Amino acid sequence: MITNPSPPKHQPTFRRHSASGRVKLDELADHLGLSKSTVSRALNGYSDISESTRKRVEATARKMGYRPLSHAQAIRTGKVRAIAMVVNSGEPDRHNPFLQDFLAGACEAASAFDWTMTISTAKSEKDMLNVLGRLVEERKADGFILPRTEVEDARIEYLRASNVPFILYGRTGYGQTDPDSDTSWFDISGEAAICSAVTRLRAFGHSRIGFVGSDPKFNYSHLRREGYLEGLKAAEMPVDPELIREGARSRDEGATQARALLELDHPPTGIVFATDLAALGSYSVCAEFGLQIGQDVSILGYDGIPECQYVSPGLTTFSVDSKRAGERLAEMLIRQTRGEAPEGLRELGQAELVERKSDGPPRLTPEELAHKVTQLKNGNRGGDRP
Amino acid sequence: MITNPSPPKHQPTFRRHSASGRVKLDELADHLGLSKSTVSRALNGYSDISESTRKRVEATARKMGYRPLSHAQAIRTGKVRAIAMVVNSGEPDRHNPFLQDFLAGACEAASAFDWTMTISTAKSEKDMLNVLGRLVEERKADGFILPRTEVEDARIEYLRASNVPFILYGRTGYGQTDPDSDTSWFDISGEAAICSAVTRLRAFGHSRIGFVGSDPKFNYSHLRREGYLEGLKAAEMPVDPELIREGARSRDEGATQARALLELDHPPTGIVFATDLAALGSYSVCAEFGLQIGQDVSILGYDGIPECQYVSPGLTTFSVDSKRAGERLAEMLIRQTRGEAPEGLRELGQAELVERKSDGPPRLTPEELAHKVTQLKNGNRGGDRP
DNA sequence: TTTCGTTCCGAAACCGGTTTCGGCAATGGA
DNA sequence: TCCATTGCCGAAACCGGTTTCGGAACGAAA
Repeated sequence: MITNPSPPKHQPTFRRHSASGRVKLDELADHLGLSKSTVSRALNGYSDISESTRKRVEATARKMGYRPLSHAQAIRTGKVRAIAMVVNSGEPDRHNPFLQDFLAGACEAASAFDWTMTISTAKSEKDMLNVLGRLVEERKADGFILPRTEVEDARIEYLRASNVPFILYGRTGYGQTDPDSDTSWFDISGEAAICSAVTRLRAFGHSRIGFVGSDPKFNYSHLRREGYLEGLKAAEMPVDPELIREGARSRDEGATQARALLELDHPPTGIVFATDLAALGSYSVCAEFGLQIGQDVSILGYDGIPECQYVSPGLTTFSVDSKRAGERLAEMLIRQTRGEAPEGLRELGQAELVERKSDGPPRLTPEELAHKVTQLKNGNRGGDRP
Repeated sequence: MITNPSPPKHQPTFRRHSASGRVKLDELADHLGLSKSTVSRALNGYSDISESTRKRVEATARKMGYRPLSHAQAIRTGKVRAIAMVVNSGEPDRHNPFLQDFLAGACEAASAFDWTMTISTAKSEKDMLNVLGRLVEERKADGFILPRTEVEDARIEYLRASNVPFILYGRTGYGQTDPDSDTSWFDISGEAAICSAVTRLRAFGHSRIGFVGSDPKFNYSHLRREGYLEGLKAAEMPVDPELIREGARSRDEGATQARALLELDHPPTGIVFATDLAALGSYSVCAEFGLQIGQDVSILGYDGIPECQYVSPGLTTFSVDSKRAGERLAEMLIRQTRGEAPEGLRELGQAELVERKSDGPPRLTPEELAHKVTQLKNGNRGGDRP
């Protein structure tokens, strides 16, 4: 004591940290010798705070490790600095390996704005609206990401009526530019990918190309079918309704549709699938028919699920960058909640072709293929052990 | 005016819904003719509110669709009614198809308590602590689920020091009962599963059984290795260090370790893998060596990833119910944040054996297997096109 | 009738921030 | 010199709930 010549005077209630361990605004304020309203405005960039004061406040806040409680801010501002997404856990293809990538992208983007992400799941269509409703009513998020947009989407109606910001991962209404609609979205152009798949098969020399679509309730299913039709047109090939199948939501349903196509009198030598999962379903059918994928029949998928590279032969597919989708969606949604017009927040990305061994020049004509299929079917029927 | 004989008297500020559209506590209160403190206490089950009033309040609240804002409550109570989890997005086996199931379970359990779930991702070990720190400091959650516990886990140290409730998906310290530790956890007994895998192979008649572990930094890797040793002991088989491999984090690394085992002078005729992914890696090696899985060599996995049923032959594995894990973890964590002692919140579940075609009685002795491997290797080396 | 203890509710403080409003001092112009 | 701005900050209200505290009303005991 004696050795200290200048004991600090006027050190009023020097409780740097309160009992809770957190530094709160009051403490930061009287540590700075300012009022808490001044500190708050300094931190929030109000123009009526001098530049020097602002710097000092910011520096001290950082030094003391001050972090506002987001829910304390929310009570006055009405914004919780969080975005939410509710995923459907009841889908047949629910084992989506991309969820983690998608969340990684969305969370990283949100973190960059100092926002967080809350997530929930719904068991059914009806449950979806309940879950969404609870999140909205309790104001758990300032905006929503809506994955897997449907042609008729109840979520959109609800959120629009509730006047809550949201962004679509996908488009609605088959993707027609909907000028009076005020929704923002991000999507990957599945139609462009499928179109180029057809072009690619045509370039290989295929003359009959089939298409297996996905669940028609999802908007992307229609877009990809249109991409197929577009591809045929570009290649100046005729449209044969026989070659268009729908509703392959799962691997097994993909197998069913592939079988139907291959058992045609005039089967396609190349098949484009709307999803990888459905495309992988065709592998078992081809094995059953003794058809060599990539030679007897060419298969193309879409999504880029990891399994594609481990099947034999590897599945050529259009890979979607889910992480980037999450990033873009989160960023655009946050910007929307900050006041940007939804009309300006729309982006269309492209899937990336990953060439593997499941497609190539046709070894057989459709007639030869048909012959081989019926022959092998009869052969298998004759004796179980060839 | 005149025609109305009894104008409603005393109808003070009958603004059922304020401008915001939400019903707030004040409005509910003066709709009931009560003070907002009474209404609040009635809704929160205080004992100094008469039963009849409580009923009336609850009924009216439901009728008017009143929902308290969780962040408005949080400011006073300090509880945000949310749990959080941060997943590591930088792992080699990050394409975890179970995340969705896990989240579904956790979200459903949380919803049942009227809680929500916030999620975040971390790119690296260091980032993990940053992300966790931000969530803690902003008080975005009342408790944390820590997936994939490591032998030395920095997250645990941090949260313990911060005095924030958390629960482990997994155990620590190799799983020794750690009596003075006060952590709660839920886990699936990988050791019991692997042990029974050894027993199963022994019953098939295998005399040499190998084990391929996972990343030693994760606690489960050690537990499963101990399960393997336990299984050998139960079957009264000797421990051969040659048959124990470690560090197969991915499919490719699984392949590497499988190759090492099969190229032994005394190779195992059955191999138990700590993860399905690693086990699937062995398929390509067996194909390369011309070995028929399920006959020449038996393979057993663990996890129950969907791909197991689509490879040929189907992989016998121990399936983990991720959804249930999420449910249990969320529920136990919430109970912990409500004051229950962590010591009482521990649960060990069992994995379920799913029998497929990748294991069975050994067709070859280890010597014959070794012979076949070297023969085929030389054969392949002699000419690329057999 | 008085006193005491319950039962039940309202007034007001409180949580940790944000935002409005007004005032002081310095500045500029007349 | 005086008045009107302007720049900068503090006091206080406010957000929507929760919790403390005190007191009115009532019945039972004295």
